[in-house]
Amino acid sequence: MTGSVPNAPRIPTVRDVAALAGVSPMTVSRTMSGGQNVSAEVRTRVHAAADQLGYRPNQNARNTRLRQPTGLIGVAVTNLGNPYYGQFALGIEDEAARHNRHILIGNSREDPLREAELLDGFTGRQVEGLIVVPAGNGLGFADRLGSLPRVPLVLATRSIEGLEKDTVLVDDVGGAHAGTASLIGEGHRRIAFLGDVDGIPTARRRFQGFTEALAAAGIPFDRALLAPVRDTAAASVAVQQLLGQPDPPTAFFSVNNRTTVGALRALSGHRSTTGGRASALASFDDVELADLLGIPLTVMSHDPRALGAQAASLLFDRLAEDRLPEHGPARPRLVQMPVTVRRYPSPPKG
Amino acid sequence: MTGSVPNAPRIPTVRDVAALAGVSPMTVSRTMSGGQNVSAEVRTRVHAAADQLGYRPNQNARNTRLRQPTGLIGVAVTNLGNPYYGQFALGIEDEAARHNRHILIGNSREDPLREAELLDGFTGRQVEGLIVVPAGNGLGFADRLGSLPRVPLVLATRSIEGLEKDTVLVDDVGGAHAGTASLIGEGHRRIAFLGDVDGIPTARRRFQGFTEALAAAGIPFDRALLAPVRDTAAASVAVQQLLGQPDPPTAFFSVNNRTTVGALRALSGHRSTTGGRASALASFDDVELADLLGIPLTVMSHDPRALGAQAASLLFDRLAEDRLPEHGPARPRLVQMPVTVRRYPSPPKG
DNA sequence: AACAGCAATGGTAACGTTATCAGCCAGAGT
DNA sequence: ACTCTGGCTGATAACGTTACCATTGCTGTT
Repeated sequence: MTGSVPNAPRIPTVRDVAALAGVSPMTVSRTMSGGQNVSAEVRTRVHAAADQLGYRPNQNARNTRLRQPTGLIGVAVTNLGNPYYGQFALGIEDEAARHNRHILIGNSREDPLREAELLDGFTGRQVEGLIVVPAGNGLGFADRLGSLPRVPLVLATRSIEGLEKDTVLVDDVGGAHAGTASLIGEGHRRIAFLGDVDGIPTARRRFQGFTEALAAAGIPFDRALLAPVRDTAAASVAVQQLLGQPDPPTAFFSVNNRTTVGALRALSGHRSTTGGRASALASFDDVELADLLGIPLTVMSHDPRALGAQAASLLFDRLAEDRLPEHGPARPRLVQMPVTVRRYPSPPKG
Repeated sequence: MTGSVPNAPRIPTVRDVAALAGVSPMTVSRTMSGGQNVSAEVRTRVHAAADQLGYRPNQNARNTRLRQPTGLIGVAVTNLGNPYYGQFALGIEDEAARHNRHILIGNSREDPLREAELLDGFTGRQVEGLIVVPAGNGLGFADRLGSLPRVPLVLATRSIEGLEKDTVLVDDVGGAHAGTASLIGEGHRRIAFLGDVDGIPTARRRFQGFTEALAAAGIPFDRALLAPVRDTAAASVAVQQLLGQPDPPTAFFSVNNRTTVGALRALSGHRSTTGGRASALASFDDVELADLLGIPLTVMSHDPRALGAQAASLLFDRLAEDRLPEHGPARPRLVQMPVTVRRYPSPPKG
């Protein structure tokens, strides 16, 4: 890791361009950054030399000299392969592009160690700010954060208890409540919950909304209907098992798009083998094509791209404020993104 | 954009740590990078001071001084919101993490101007290499490339005619040929093609495989069955129109996951309203849940994550080679990722 | 006792960039 | 002829870092 590259072709610098154009490095610098106070003749000569050598100003050296921010934003997500976080990253990228910033992205794989590595790397590269989806349950995050530098940090999707930072969440509790209420309104009483409630905080919040809706309707929750699954395959197996029980649930609440896909596979298979009345499914997160399967489906839908854009927006607000701290730092902000409940097939009008 | 930040809290440097620990900056530097030849007593004092100030070595300054590479890889994709490119990015990230690199990611939105901006920004930030999915049809890319620096470049998913660079492609022609042959084997003769053949090169290559398979079976292609669609909504409309024709196609070839989703919506709706025999669909790219819809489906499947990993792998090979150019630069490599054809429901055994 | 060898530490300079200041020269105003 | 202005150019130093060399003081050998 240490030591310079022996045979790498040298990248041209201001000095190389200056020598070729027959001027001083200073004149090259001036020409490259606007060309104020440079004669037209010299300007063209410098540009020609720069083009010939393929010269690009070294932004890193530039930032060092100017004590300027780097224009970099660090983003750490838990699973880049999940389409959800693709949309999320897209929202951030849009907003970052608008503010003329680039994004450094990293995948923590829900691993706090990898997350710490990432944040270390980001800060070492002098990012101006961080947007983080905390890995796992976020335990210990605040401790690790203690050693982070003072760049602005926005938490997305998951909050950290006791950590006062700008945060963007989905209205998990309200959305889950509304979705569950919709199932109850259709007459369901035995509703299973698919999701690992002890894992990530998001699942816990959705479970909270779920139980609140049950309680509001006076329905006790049978703990036997709680399936602590975390991925597609496990969700599929759990649904099959639950349907095989003596007193099976008539509906399922699925905690995210991964478990929903698993549940849909199981329900689809079950319907075709038994021919019985299809069990209903309520899904937190949209899943493409799910509405075509003929399974009674309630979707608690939200927009990950908007969430990403919102997170970036909070971050840039904070950066702007740091530049003009007239009133001292503002208190951390918490934004909840709205959740919409939809029903497939659409309920009859009236 | 120019000018330093007035009120930003100063970020601690080696000098600050040195002053606090009562040693020279040099000793701090040594301590932070391994601690060779530093007494245990001083080492602990320096670490304490660094922790107290929240000091992080400035990687940018470090790289400048060491003439070391930055550990950054630039990645430009055309649509970060497409789950396909999420998986692709994941593959790159995996491989980059293995090589201890970070990735700068940008979304070109199929816009060559934005793409050029991105690549400029990346190279200005001294990335060690670039992985690019060329925007649009790639026309003019080589010209823009002329002004790029000499860092290694890997093209992914789409190649640029006349540009000799490391490239990773999907076996579009072979895959499309095999998928089409599968439809023909099931007895289909009138097969529509959903995809904009004049747009991105990938679509053109898949169309080539499609027509080759038809030709091999002695089936002429009716140009009326070519629907130049680029997104989900347009694909859906096109399928409806084609099915409404006097002599409708019995099968559809869909050029990518976006058009497949549109086609599935249309076919699903058509089947439920007419009750007739369902038209078959061959889809280039996997689509989650598509196999559950009860529509005869042939999938030409490939692994975007593996593709990303392969692209990154080529890049790191090239970087390693640049370090030890014993035999001069190797010729550009072209890797074709394999395509697997699957049938849903599975064909009977035997 | 003299000296080599080595560990620990610091001074200096350089990476590529640009802010700052100083110098030069042409043309305008007196 | 003289300053004065303002456009153009370059020398110097500094951003935060570390390679390189010099210096100090210690141990172990002869």
